[in-house]
Amino acid sequence: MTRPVRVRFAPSPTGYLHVGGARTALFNWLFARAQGGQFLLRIEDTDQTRYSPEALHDLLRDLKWLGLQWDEGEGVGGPHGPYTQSQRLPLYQKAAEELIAKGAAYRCFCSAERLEALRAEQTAAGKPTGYDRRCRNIDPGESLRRAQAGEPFVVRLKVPEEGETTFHDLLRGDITTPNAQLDDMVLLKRDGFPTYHMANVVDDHDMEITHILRGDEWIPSTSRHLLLYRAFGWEPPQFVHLPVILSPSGGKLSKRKGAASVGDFRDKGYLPEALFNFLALLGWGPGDDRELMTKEEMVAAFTLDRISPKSSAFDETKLEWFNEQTVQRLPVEALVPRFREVLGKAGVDLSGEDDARLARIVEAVRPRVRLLGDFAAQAAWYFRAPSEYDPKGVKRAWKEGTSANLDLVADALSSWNGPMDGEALGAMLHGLCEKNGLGPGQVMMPLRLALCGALIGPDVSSIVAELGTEESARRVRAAQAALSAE
RNA sequence: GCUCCCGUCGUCCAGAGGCCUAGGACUCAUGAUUUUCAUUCAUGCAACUCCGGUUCGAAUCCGGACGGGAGUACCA
Repeated sequence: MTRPVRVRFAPSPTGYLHVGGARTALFNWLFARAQGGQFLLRIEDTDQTRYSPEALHDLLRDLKWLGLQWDEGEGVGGPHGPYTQSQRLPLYQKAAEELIAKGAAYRCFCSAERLEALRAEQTAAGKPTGYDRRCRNIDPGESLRRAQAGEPFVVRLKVPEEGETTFHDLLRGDITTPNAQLDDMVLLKRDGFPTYHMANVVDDHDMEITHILRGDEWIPSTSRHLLLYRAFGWEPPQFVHLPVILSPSGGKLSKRKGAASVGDFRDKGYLPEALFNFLALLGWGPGDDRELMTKEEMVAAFTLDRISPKSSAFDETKLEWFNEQTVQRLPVEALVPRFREVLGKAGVDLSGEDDARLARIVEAVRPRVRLLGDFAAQAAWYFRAPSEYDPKGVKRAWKEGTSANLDLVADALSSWNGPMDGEALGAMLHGLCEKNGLGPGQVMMPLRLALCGALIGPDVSSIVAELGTEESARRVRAAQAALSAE
């Protein structure tokens, strides 16, 4: 009775992976993992005019980047392949023939022009639009003859003219549509390709999908899908229609308003772990007050009944917070490669640096990092002496007599032969202040400025330890030369 | 136009008839910590769309209004 859960994400490779789509994929993934089931990826490329190979490539890359690895499907294979609809055409043809033979579907020879005129007429009359079923009762023999004679046609489903169709949505309960509301939808297009509806139903059945988690824009179509399942005599899967993700202003989330695709957020310096966490909490919650969760925790807590039916706004400020928190929580080793990447982009060559040192630096500066790009400003100076000094910092830290004070520091650093650690150096620097009757601010602030180029960064002593006393002394001298002249 | 879905702080998530003078988080404000910046901590601002009904009692159930969203393709 309880079949293993099988869910799928079935995108159309026509553009970038929108975060709304990513969230749909993510819920499918979470549900599969939570249930110990399978998550499949199927490519719905039945619209030849909109297909784009780059889109497909980006899609796969972005899904993997987010951590949504699929168990079956494109690039992975599996027992129900192929997983690309354009490679499954004969299946749909066969299914359509079967329906025609059963009398559940029929060929329609109406031209596009006639349908357009019909629609215009209906709209003008203020009536609901829809196919008028003119070809519905063409004699089967005649229909076949016309098809064999080469007359172009589409295949339509014979929707009952009376009664109503109800499907059950796990989130919203029963949703009923009067059949009179449904027109005879196209199953097979003139070019022999299936429509979404046809391909979707045939494939979901064929691939033994148990639960369909998809965007709620499909709600109006689901009654028709149900009719299709019935026409085939197949048991329909469970339906869960996910709410949409809105922009903060309430409309659709678009590139123009900042960012909308997974790739956009990756480029802006977000971690996949953070985006994953944030997206999961958009329309779902574990039931308690937890927000920062690992994937494992989310899998353990995930149930369908905790999904909210209401659409939610995408608040990037909160995403930023998730990112910042994720940066603090991730093991440093996971951050080091990204650190290398960011610094590399900022023109700092780290190829000669070993991971242990970078890990120390990452650890020291990560509390100041919100987006990955922040690593550049927060840490570049570890690897190259400042070439200029932040005017605001100079104004605050560089006073008359500062240079003279720094002479003491430079000398002390040059002659330092104690251990190269922050604590010892800190003690030494503070001792130096005390001995000369200087406040710590008079020494530490300008020293920081000399080392970092601005009043930023972790504890000064630890910076000296990381840089080494020799390099630190050199930077002090350089700062004196650059700033005392003014 | 017609059909459908949704409606708790600005935003996200709790709340499934009394535990709600509605809780947590982001943002913002104030304060503490910090030799810098950031972190961290504390405090504060801020919501049940409206109107009826059911009930001893409603954010929670029902109806309507209003608002937002979606569908209405030989696109998905």
